Amino acid sequence: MKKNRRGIHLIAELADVSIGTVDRALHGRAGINESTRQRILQIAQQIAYTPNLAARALSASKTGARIGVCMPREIRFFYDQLWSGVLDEARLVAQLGVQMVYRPVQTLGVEDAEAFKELAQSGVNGIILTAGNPQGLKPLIDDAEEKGIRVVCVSTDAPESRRSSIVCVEPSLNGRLAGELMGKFVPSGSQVAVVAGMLRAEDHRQKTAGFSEAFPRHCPGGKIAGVIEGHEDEDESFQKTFDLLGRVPTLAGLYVNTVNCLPVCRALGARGLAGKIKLITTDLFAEMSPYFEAGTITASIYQQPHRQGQMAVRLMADNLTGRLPFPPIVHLSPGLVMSSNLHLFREIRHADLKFDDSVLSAGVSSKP
Amino acid sequence: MKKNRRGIHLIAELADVSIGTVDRALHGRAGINESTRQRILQIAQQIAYTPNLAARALSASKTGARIGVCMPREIRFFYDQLWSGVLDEARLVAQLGVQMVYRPVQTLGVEDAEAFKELAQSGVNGIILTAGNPQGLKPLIDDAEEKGIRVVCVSTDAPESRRSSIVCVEPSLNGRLAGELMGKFVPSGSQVAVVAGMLRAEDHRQKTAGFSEAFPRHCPGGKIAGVIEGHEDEDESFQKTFDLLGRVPTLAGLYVNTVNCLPVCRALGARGLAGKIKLITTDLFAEMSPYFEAGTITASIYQQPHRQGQMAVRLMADNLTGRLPFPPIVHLSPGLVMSSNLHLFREIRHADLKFDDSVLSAGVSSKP
DNA sequence: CTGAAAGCGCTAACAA
DNA sequence: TTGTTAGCGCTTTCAG
Repeated sequence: MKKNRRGIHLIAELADVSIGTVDRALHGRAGINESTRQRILQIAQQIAYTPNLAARALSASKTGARIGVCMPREIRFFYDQLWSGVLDEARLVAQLGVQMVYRPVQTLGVEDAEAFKELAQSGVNGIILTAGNPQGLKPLIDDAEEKGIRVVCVSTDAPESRRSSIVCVEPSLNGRLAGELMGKFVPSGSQVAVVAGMLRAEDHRQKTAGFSEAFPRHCPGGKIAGVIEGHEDEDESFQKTFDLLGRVPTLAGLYVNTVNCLPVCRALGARGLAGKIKLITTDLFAEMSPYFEAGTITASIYQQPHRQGQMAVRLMADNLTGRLPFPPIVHLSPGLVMSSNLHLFREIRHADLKFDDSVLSAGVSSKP
Repeated sequence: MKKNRRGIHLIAELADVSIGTVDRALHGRAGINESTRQRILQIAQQIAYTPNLAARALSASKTGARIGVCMPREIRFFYDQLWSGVLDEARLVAQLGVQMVYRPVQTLGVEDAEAFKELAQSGVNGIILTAGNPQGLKPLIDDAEEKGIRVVCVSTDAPESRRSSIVCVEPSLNGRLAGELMGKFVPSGSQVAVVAGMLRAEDHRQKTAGFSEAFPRHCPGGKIAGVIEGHEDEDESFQKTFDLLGRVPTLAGLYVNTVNCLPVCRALGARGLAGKIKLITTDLFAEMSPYFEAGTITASIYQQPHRQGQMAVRLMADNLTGRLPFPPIVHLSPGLVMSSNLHLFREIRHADLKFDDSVLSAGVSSKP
């Protein structure tokens, strides 16, 4: 009474060996006689063997990877989207038996060391991290990697550390692209200026540097008339911009490399220069929409937060469950937002998306 | 020593029943006390239970969902990337027990009706399709949907049909974005022209229309000096562009809305106008790279083929396995390629990526 | 009404 | 070098 075998069992029966041997043959594993391997491969070929992927996934899912996530909740504009990308992808990989552990911190760089340490000790296999203060985090990251906990940075890097990978839009590229665009938007010999948050922040420094390098290359005779620091303060940003506009009446363009662009828009309005001076901003949120429509903002460099979140989870899950190696770096290309395509961005489409706390409580309560 | 249970076993443990009972509760099967069912559902809710689809597929041994794919292999530039997006995502969903069936056609719109019909009869649950000739495909699509086979169009739509969803970059948006950009690149009152493939093609018509509508809005006094049809022929494109450049010496910009931009670049070179006239192209492939670096191409509108492929598979898999409803339309925002970010695009990074036939026959994992 | 147990096809650890 | 076996999480059948 022969059973109706399938897959490797069928091959095993035909080759008169055990399924273990068949497995070794098919996967080129060590410890098998070359001649029997050939015989088995032959047979596999003949019956056009295809592995049952569901079975493979099921069997391999023994590992039951757990991924910890440590990212800020503020500023909502950007991090809401980053979280939502993470959660979206988590929904998918959850079906592969991957579990997520969320440890949000309130603000970028604040108390993230504690959160990270907690995660590292909670028995996760990998951690996705927005590295607010790289120096402080570096030893912890190195420590985790030492113990076999893979760390993937997202959006903000800890370049000196031994993290397995980084997913981000290179800040300097953000600046260079803005510079190239600006160089094409304004006439030769134009003067332009940069509005940064705080130049102490590595991110803003690099964006500014990238812009300063690229703009003159693309605008013959073009010059950077000044760099303002708004320190993420509404009034300070407005006032400094307003003053600059008075001081440099020939200004042709403005590049804002922090998310905090509304005061700049208002200053342009107050001077009656909205639409006259080319304004390139960074990131995107609903309140910017009217300024696009009015022509105040010419373009914005979009950093794809949702996608960054997705990719970080995907990378981690692929590595943990499928043993795919980490790419050392994933540099996304920034997107371009202009009035034509504005409506397609999720930030504009569901402006009132709320950060849903319920998703963040993952643990199973042990109450019966 | 409690075991590390998962899934229905976990629920069974928490509810102090057997997995059989849990199964009955979860599936609304008969033969279970209503109160225990409620208790079980309650617990399932609390631990946010999601069934392991691989296990389900394996157990039921009914192959999970099967997704058919019917897309062209030519022109490589674009469709290589589309395929690669599909294959990438297929790798993931394979682990959920989803199987793929590939039926590539050689050229867009040629013999796709046959391929589609074949797929529809092969017992797939969904078909991903690049609808080359919408009219011919419409009845087949409607028929498939009638039978419960969901159809998702990708890149090229069959808008009149009953397909469940479409993933694409709207052609008219492509044109509008190009028009807006061009309007900012050239001075007021400039004359610009459009190089299309063939205006009979809906795609090219819409791109041209979008451009023609947007450009004057963003360039006061700007005018479209002409629209050329290159019919995807190298010589014709070159000659017509060359002639145009002679005829309209004041031309300030050129928008190429077909992938076939190299002849245009050459014509600009031949007239000594490379870099003088702003050139906005469509799509991206390795041979364009030097023209970016030389400044001949100012920018290209990128249609994200890889992402389109990914999203189509993702949508289909989400629907088939998780019963998530299809969004009727997924309009991606086109990307912008300029010299600054050129290097980040996969088309440039692995220029010599080959369409690997082996992937089309699911295989045995290779030797180390 | 509920529990126990046998697989689905594959991987991996352990024996022989 | 090869065979055996214990699961992976779910469905299903057969006893209680």
